[in-house]
Amino acid sequence: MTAYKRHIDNSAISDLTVARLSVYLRCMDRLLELGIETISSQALADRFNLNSAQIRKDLAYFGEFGVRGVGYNVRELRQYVIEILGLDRERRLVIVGAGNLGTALCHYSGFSGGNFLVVGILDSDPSRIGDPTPAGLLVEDAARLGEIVAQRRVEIGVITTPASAAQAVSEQMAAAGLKAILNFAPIRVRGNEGILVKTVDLGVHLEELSFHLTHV
Amino acid sequence: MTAYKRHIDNSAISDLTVARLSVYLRCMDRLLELGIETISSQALADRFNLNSAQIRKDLAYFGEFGVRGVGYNVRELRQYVIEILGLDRERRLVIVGAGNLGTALCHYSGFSGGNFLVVGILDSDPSRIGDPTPAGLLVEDAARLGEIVAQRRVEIGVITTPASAAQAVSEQMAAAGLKAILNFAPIRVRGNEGILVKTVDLGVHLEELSFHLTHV
DNA sequence: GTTTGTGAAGGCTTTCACAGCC
DNA sequence: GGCTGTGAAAGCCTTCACAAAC
Repeated sequence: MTAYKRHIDNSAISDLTVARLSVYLRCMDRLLELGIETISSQALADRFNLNSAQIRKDLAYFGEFGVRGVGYNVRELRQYVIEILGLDRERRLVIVGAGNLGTALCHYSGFSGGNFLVVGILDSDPSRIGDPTPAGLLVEDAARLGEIVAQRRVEIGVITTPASAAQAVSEQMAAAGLKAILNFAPIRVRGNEGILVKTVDLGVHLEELSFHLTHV
Repeated sequence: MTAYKRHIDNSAISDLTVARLSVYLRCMDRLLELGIETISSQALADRFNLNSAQIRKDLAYFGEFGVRGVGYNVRELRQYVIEILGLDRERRLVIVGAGNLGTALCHYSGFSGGNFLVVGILDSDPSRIGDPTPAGLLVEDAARLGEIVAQRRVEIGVITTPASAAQAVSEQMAAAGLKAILNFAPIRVRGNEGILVKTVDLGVHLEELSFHLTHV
């Protein structure tokens, strides 16, 4: 077990590797629940349908976390992955779009779990403002985005508006000083320099299933 | 404009290509809204931040839909993509897990839009059974899954339970005769021969953003 | 003995660039 | 003139296989 490389050439790490680190983190959680404290890359791969060389390679970008002849300490590795992903600090989110999806995400466990904290849910529809959400937040006016981002030190914006509003909301988010956007609207948001945008289109996944059902 | 290849070697088409077809479909919808009836792959690429050669190559797996020197007819291409993805027939879904996410997906537009139809939402918690959802469905007993799938001719199951229940639910779905599963539980569901499973872990996407925020 | 970390190989995906067609 | 469809090239990602470490 040696050093954890804190200074990573960000651009050298692929998104696929980063996504798998999240998966490995889920695996570590599960192993600890099962009382397993040490595991080899091969055993991890067998158990979760992964490839052992890929696990080792993904981790090796960030340091040498294993012991040859032994494997990885689950508890230690979990902590390293948390640090690598930046999950050891609080990340504040604001959701714009208080429809069903936005409201649901307010206390979706994958969001409120970890150190992600939803500190506001906004909508531009006056009839929705003031509505309570299951998580206990009240819906606020989307016009107050800039103010809310600054006062509550928000980093990440989540877009759950209809597609037609998403581009404008993303520009307001960039102007408000948010650093990253998770966009659930089925549209590719464009041209915001300096703000990181990730689009997740739930419909695409269903349509992929439809394709495979159609073509035997 | 020539033939649409109806008999596709399914295994030769990558998931990445299929996912992009969904994206192209969104683009066609948008272009028609804007009144654009013909577009070249280059113009499409410029407008939606795609690569023109990739668009042409993706489409060429399925037929020759363009006219050299002119481009693609938007309305026709849209219809071809709908047929390729199998979106021209009704696909019935059942959701298991009537928490916030499951309830929200009941009438999420990306789901209820197209020809996807949610025909049931189930939960194993007796206190939830009978609850109304925003879409007008009542929550039913998860024990009735097999019966509901058969009676209502359901093809696709959506898992929105906690991670701890997901494996068991996926096995019940396979036993009930469902052909595909969209799994939102943060766990990789294993070992169901003959049923197609796609896992979408919303937490992974947030953690990816966290990684990039952490490493400059 | 076992397992990691890693160069090399193999496979897959994207992009280039142009012949063929309008 | 313009644009598609596509082989070839480049780039990227995964997997193999083994030296180094325990």
